[in-house]
Amino acid sequence: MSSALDKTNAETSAGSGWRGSADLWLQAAYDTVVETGVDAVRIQPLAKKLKLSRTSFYWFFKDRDELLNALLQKWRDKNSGNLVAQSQAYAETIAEAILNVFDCWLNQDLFDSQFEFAVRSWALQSAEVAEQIGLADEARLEALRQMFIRFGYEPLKADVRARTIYLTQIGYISMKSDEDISTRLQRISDYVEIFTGQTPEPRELERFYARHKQAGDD
Amino acid sequence: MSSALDKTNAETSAGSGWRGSADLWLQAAYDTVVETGVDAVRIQPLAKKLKLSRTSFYWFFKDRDELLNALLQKWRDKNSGNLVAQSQAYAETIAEAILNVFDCWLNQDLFDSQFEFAVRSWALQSAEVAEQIGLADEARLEALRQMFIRFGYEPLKADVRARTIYLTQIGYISMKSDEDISTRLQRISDYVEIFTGQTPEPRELERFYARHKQAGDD
DNA sequence: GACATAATGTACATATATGTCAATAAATTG
DNA sequence: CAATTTATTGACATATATGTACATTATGTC
Repeated sequence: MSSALDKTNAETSAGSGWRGSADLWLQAAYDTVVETGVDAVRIQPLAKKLKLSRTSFYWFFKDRDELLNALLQKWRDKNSGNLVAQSQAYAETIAEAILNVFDCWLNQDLFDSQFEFAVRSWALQSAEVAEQIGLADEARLEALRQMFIRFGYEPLKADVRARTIYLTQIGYISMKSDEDISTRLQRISDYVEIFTGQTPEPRELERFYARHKQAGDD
Repeated sequence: MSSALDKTNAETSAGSGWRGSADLWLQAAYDTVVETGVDAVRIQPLAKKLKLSRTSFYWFFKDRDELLNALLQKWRDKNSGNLVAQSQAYAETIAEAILNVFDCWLNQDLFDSQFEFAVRSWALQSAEVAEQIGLADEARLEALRQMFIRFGYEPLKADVRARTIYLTQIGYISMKSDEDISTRLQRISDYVEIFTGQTPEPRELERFYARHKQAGDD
């Protein structure tokens, strides 16, 4: 689907001497979609930003559509994989398991919220994107459901709790509130309690705080 | 701000003899924004849909921006008012209070989810819209917080629970899942339990079901 | 340093959008 | 029915985007 990217796969990020590259255009597209939405992802403005002739774009991509496909691929690679992995990570209690999932919400390397929001908005004007999101939601919800089942919740209860935890985060993304990490950490314990129905152990929280209080998880 | 709409306020929806009206253009804009997003709200396509000359538009609105402002106004009028009202409605228990709020999620007359999603996506490319949404979120969250406080939850707990209930719905909107009412009704009891921390009384649920099981609240 | 290849740039053809102006037509009112 | 207001239209000027063809330049290699 996106064979254009393979073309320069090897010397992609290295200083290859040339100014442009498929990856450079894709990166510019990513910056733009995250900041302003898909509609702002247009060759001409992108070229201006990169200080390249706009027609130069067509050496790397067949057309705008191919760029957009590459962008969607990038989203799939990043966001869906990590969330499912975190919900399957080892944990002794359901509280600990949920805190593993929370890692995604606090660590941009695990889950790119802004990108997620941009792609969800994009779905409004693209049936294909809407379908991809549907698949992602299904897979993520199922992973969370299994997590609750693993800790003894009965299927229907597990389903509702999985939804609550997932929907809360999707909602949070949509609010784009700019709280700092410490404000969010304050609420963590209460969220765990609501999501599991039981109070988390102090040592479980300590382990979580330790992971996030240090710098560098930005 | 939107004085163009007042112009034909009186004979707006009635058959005034003329083909077009500010309201007709606004309605077409609404349909489009809900279906495809703001970027699709363009005079030319709208005119085509209405089978009117596109320049006719400028008799009712100064420019595209004025139409967009009217659209935003329409959103404010509809969505924010009802949610706050429902969270303040009379209730004997917290469970009943929450079920009052749930009315919004099941009744399109009280809360237009599709419109809400479209406007939130719109915020990506408009600082003004983003600000309006920020204000709306704040007001809605505060109303929900007060609801929990009214039933004896301490401020910090009330805050987290208010967030959970609101974020869950905003997340739900973003998933645009097409479940039918009965599927959603099944989960209601469990949601109430998660959101309040206690099991709802059967009679509380009965009252709620009675409100929604009949046709006509679509 | 000649050569192929990778990348850039200019010119062209086209599409779609915006908004103004002046000419017209349709409804309402006196 | 004439006058007036309200609405519709086509022509014009402009802006911004897309993609193709062809000429040009840069880069690394033999």
